[in-house]
Amino acid sequence: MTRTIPDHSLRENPNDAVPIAPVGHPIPDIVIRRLPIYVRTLRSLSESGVDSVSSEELAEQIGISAAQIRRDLASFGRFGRQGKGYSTAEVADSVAEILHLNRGWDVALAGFGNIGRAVAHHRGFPPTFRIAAIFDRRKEGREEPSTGLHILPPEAISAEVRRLGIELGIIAVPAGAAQDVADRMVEGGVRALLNYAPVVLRVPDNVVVREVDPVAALRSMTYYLSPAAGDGPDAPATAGLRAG
Amino acid sequence: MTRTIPDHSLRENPNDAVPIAPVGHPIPDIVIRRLPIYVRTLRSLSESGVDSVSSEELAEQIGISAAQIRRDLASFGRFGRQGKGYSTAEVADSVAEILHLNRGWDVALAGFGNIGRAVAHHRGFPPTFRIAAIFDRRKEGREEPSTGLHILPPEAISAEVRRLGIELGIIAVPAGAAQDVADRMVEGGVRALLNYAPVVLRVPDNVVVREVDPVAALRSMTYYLSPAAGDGPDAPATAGLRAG
DNA sequence: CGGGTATCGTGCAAAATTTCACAAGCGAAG
DNA sequence: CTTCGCTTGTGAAATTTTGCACGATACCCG
Repeated sequence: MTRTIPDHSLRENPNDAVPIAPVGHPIPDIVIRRLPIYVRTLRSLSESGVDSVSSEELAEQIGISAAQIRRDLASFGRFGRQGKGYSTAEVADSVAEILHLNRGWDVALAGFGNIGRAVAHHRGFPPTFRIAAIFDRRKEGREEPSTGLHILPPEAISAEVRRLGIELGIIAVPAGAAQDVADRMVEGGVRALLNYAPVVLRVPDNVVVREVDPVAALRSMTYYLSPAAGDGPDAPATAGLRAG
Repeated sequence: MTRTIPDHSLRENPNDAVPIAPVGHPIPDIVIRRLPIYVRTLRSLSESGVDSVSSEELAEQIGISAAQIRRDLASFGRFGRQGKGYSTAEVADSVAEILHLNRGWDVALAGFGNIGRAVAHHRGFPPTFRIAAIFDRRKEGREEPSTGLHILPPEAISAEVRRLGIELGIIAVPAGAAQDVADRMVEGGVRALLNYAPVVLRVPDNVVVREVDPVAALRSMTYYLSPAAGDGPDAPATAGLRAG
């Protein structure tokens, strides 16, 4: 769940040629999962012409406490300037680099049904993520229109993924096929899986998995809603930023 | 984040007409978010002809510790039988009832682009969840093929959602429009939002939000991968069941 | 150039969550 | 009817995560 971080320090801080980077310190996964939100928000601010923000302002915008933001960022080095706040552009870039987003990533997509197609056409993936291979048993031989990629059968996953050096996989096949597909991807060298199938994947310890499960999310939210249709409002609870 | 639970006790335990249900005890949201996994897994087992499981077996299958499963379930009552384990069918039904899944839920869908369409055609939503209204500025006036629903403009959200008594909303519009759509839904009485847009929604305290953000998930996973393309394997970490 | 203000980074405390470990209960077997 | 083995439910401990509070420091303004 955590790992030792390499020296992803922030670049030149005025007086701090080598910022105190807590190298060798393991960062909890829960912190890592928040980093993309920081990147996204800081970039958005930067593009809006905002050059710097305080942790307080950022907190307001993201819905997390300011202390937590400060602590999260501080675990990678000294990103802020006292009295001033954080430089939106610089910190966005630095955190993106920590996440290894300063390069392109080829992704293997398994499943080209409703979900798989939506994923393939998703505008939010590029430029960092690029679908480089598509697999689907039923659509074998067809071509994906926009990229011209040949759709291959599941049996080809392992070899193709290895040939292309792909480390990221997206699983968008039916639940029954998900584990098999995951196994093939892992066998081919994939070390991170985004799983849309409603099953818990069993993978080796050195493979990361994130679940995308809208149905589970809906099913958990109904807990907070009135038990029966037509009922008046209850005394529900809130839920802040949590689930990814 | 938590709430007081009503008396969702388990039905007739042999000698325990009224199982000790910790009524009035607030259940952490993190527990609630795990419940759908239990329901899904137990149902799957039940359908496979497995009538009972121990917490240990369940843990193995789900990738959570047995103690945690026992504690999660025990927070709602006494679901297990010592020496025997949990009855798959019974506990699945009970937890489903706790989540208010023993009724149908109408859902409002905003956005009918790639994601919205995939959501609308998703086989996993029914029978519990039924898309009952669709909104999209650009597709106003058109009809959704399978259900015949008229697509309405965002301005109609509040009134239509109120008219239909809808409490659940799915936001699948571009980031820039998400907050506006969320506001309209909340104004119409929606109290739970599934958000596909890459922004943190600001909602009143009595509204629950869950984020579905595959891009953020990918961006967080790359942290654990080699920084540069073509590099050899690193010393990565694992990640168990966490993000939803 | 010096005082005042804002904001970070962080030790420490608190809260939340998970794990341990075991008494108690249930069912099966003899 | 008693014994034995398995598995729950749960206090208590451990661990993780968050929040508080404040010293330190950078910037701004006069």
